[in-house]
Amino acid sequence: MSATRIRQQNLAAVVELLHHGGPQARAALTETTGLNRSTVGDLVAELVSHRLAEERAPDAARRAGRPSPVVALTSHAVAIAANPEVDALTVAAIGLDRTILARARIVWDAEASPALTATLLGEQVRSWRSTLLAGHRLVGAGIAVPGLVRADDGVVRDAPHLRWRDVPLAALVRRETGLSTGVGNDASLGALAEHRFGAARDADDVVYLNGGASGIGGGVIVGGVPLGGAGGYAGEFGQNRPGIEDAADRRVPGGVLEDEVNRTRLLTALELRDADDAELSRALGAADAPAALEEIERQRRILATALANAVNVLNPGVVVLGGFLASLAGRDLEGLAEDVRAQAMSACAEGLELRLASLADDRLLVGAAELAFAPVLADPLVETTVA
Amino acid sequence: MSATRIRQQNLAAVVELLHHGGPQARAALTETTGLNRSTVGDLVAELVSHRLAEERAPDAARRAGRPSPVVALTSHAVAIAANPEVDALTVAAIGLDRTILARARIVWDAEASPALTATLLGEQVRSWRSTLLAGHRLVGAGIAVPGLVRADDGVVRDAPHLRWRDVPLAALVRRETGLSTGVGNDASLGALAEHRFGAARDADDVVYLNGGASGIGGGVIVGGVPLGGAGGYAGEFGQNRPGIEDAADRRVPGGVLEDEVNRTRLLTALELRDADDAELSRALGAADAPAALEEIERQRRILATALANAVNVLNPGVVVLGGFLASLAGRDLEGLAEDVRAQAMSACAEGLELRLASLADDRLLVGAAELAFAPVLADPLVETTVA
DNA sequence: ACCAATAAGTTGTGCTTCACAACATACTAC
DNA sequence: GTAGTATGTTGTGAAGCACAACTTATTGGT
Repeated sequence: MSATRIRQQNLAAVVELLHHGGPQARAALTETTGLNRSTVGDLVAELVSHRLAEERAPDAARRAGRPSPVVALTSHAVAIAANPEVDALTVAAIGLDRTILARARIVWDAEASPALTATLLGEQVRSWRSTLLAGHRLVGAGIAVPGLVRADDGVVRDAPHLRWRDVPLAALVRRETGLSTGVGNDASLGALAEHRFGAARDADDVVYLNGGASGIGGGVIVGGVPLGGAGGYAGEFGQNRPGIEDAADRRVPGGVLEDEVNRTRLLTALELRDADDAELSRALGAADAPAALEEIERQRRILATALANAVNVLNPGVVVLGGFLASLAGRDLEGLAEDVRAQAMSACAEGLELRLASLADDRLLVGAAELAFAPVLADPLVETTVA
Repeated sequence: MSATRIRQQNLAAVVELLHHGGPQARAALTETTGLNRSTVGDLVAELVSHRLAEERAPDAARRAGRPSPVVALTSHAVAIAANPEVDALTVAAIGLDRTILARARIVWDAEASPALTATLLGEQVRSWRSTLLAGHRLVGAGIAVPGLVRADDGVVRDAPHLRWRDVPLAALVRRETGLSTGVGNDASLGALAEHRFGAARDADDVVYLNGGASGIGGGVIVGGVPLGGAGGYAGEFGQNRPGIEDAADRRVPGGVLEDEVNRTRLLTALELRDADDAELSRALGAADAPAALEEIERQRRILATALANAVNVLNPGVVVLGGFLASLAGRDLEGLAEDVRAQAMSACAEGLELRLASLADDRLLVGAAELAFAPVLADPLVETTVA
């Protein structure tokens, strides 16, 4: 810890507070950082001079005393966020103030190859650079991939849905875009997004489970920090084997959670062919056929055990459910919470809250952008653009 | 981050390196901290002046250049570590250099009440203070309790073995000893000890499972930091419900891991009455009766599934097994590791190592002492003694 | 309309701590 | 014995923050 790093840390603390907590009075920053007024004033001035922040007229204060100017981050620093899926590549440009400056959905018919992904991203970035993003500063790219990702070098180990294996995606994208690029698992980035800006904003220990068409993904926040693990693969709840008390509840011998708690099975039981999550939620709410109700209850039983296992080990304050798991739980969220508490250690389940995910479609892009913003949040004055 | 805290952090970094890594050359400290030679020299001098460290003659170096003095922590700063069990209270005085200066085992016949525990601890501390520990500085007490402990205020929520419920143990001990006191779950502190000084010294992501007479306890290290969770109750693997593929393997309907993987069942199958872990290990190695072998294999199957679940979620680099689980696994550690890998996601299990716990009897006391040393490691010049 | 109270911005000084450079020291190897 | 090397030691300088004194802007009471 050298004398120069102290500045870096303090600037980072201010930027992080603004990024997480949104615009706020300079006096509030003084309060929460514990730094001196004069120091905070200086820090903010430096951020303003680098166009990372702005000072605005004070809010209509109802307090005595001199009003404190409101400090807000700008959208000058921009991250490129991307999310490749089977049918399309979604790209967005997101400012440090979390405004979405641009967004594109590029549908692909042919196979979604990593090279194509990188090329399309490169083109999109070039196009935006000269138009919408002229004058902005691109700080990096973040990509949310539905699959296993090695955190340190951004290699996609296995994304079955996309049929990618051992793809050095970060390197490919860096070459095409000239941006320093981070790659992460989609569910882990969803967890990060829900923690920072969504349903679990107030909790520092969070378990997030997302039910997708292809399986169940998860992410964990521990003490406010994303849980990575030794290789960065942590959070694979979908491959767990939870206890199934009644053998008749088992559908797949030797199967895992996502074989049993499964979107397709749910659709079949509801006699639906194709449905998005909103339709599925409606159908679940309206279901009354005995076979459908039985399947719903079966999946809820197994999910409750899986959640209880997670709660015993991680003792989260909040569990967030997204995708079809939100639909499944939404029928009776408190009832599911009770089932979880009944199977978890009482102390671990004390004060546990189950919540539905709240960030809708932007979740993955917001999470991916966080990946790109990480260096800026750690050291706001770094120059990150690579090429 | 103020100018005064920077000193604190640098001193803490040096003390932590020495505490973790043992005595080492001052030049090594310079290297790993990245600080300037002159700064490190100054930091060490300050630690020496506070009697926290000593400088010794350089090791017989076989390198060119001026030899660098070896810096070592002293035993001047001392923690009181305690571990109440059904039959006895174990107490030790442990130096910051991890030497065990004193140790006592106080057997109790009557019920082990929290008040008695505090009183006995107070007496022991007073007695040692005037004799063995004269001239030393007591920095605090740490207590490893077999049960659920609320981390922030040191209240024992439930220790079934001791029949303690909602006991404000930290407060009681603080009153009797005059020491600032931390309380933790025994398995969590065991995990911490194995991570810092034992079998998982080299790993930053660790799962530790300990098999005791009364159940299975666990602790998790994530990114080098103990996993606490929202209430500090994390790591209760024993209450999990792992999948049991063959219904015939289930012994307790609706039961949990520690009902199925269980020391008593193992002893029964081996036709042993009473045995310590060493005897149990021997018996397990020698077992050849079909019924015994079948029970051993049954428990190993269920344990493997439970470990695979943990590996999927936490992606640890090392899993450490202690107590009777070490005995159970020790028969064929690599075989068990294979079974775990077969059920976990391949990437999560990549490079996973299963190891046996290595700190023997001192593990819990060492872990408890770490609890007491935490304030010193965070701020070496702090004055911690309370009364 | 004015004045006290309050809260926060602004400015200048001083202290702490570290980095750096120049020099001194102790050891290896030839 | 001398060259080479790595490290300790000492003194100077700069960065960054705290603090105090002062200034500014608002509320609320008279």
